[in-house]
Amino acid sequence: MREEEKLKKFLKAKGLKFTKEREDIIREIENTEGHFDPDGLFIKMKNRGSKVSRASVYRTINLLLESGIIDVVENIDRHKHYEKVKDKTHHDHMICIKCGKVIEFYSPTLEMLQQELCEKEGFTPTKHSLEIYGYCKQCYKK
Amino acid sequence: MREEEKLKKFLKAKGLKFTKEREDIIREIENTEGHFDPDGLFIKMKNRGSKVSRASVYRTINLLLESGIIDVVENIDRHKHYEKVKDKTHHDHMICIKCGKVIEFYSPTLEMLQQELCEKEGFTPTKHSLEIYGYCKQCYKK
DNA sequence: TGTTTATTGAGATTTAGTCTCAATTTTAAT
DNA sequence: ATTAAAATTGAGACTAAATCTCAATAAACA
Repeated sequence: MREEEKLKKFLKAKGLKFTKEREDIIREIENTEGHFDPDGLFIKMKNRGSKVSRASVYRTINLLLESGIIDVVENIDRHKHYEKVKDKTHHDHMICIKCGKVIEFYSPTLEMLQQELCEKEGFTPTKHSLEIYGYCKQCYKK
Repeated sequence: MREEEKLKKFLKAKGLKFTKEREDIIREIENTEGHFDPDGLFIKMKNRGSKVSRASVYRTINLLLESGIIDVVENIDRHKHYEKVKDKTHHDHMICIKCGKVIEFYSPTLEMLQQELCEKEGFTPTKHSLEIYGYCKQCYKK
């Protein structure tokens, strides 16, 4: 099901309304790849001519969170980043603890090694989550 | 090793100073059970007569985070809570999604590989968290 | 179509956390 | 012990993500 349909269903179940603004926002998110943050989304929409307000973007994002359509990726420096739940095809994260930058990476070697480690323990993996915290190139210099 | 010693070691390695204020703060944390938040810690210290400033409490907590002496427990309502990191050596987790069993494991190869991946991205890691979800031997049979 | 109720925008507000900077303290070398 | 260099401190100003206010507006549904 498309995100828009999921949202409509959720709103109806809660007696809330599917407004032009919410439609605008959910569509923007549907067309967004990877991570996003509320303010960035707002700026992007504003630049492309949308009249939606910052308050509505924040309010709608909270509804999307509540309905499970999006999820928090990271919460650093009081700055939240989100991603669509269906976007959770596998990748791992390096997260800068200074600026909040998120580097996504994928390593087949790492995947294979984990597989081996699991076999050694008689464990059958279905998914995993690796988050490496530290400093990105720019922040480490300072 | 006591938290205070770990902090001294960390500061020395970074060319930073072990001040009266930092000593005061780390001792307060050593005597704190469970989780704490910066502002609460500051109030508690102030009430017992400490002259340490709110800014120093926040600054020291960031150093303790960076050094791995404490860790973020929860981040709710833009309000961070911390706790002392248990005196365990680093390990990762395999978690059974059927029975909840947690297998702790440690792989030097995995640690090295992560280091390499970080270098490739110009990233300087401070800590990481790997959690593999799946089925343990007993649960997989069924 | 009309009535009810949720939602909106603009900007004010909140507040955890950070920054400024002159004065002070630590550290290490002498 | 003295001293020089560098880090740290406190007080309060400042920042910025997120929330709130409230009159005007729009969705939902009979």
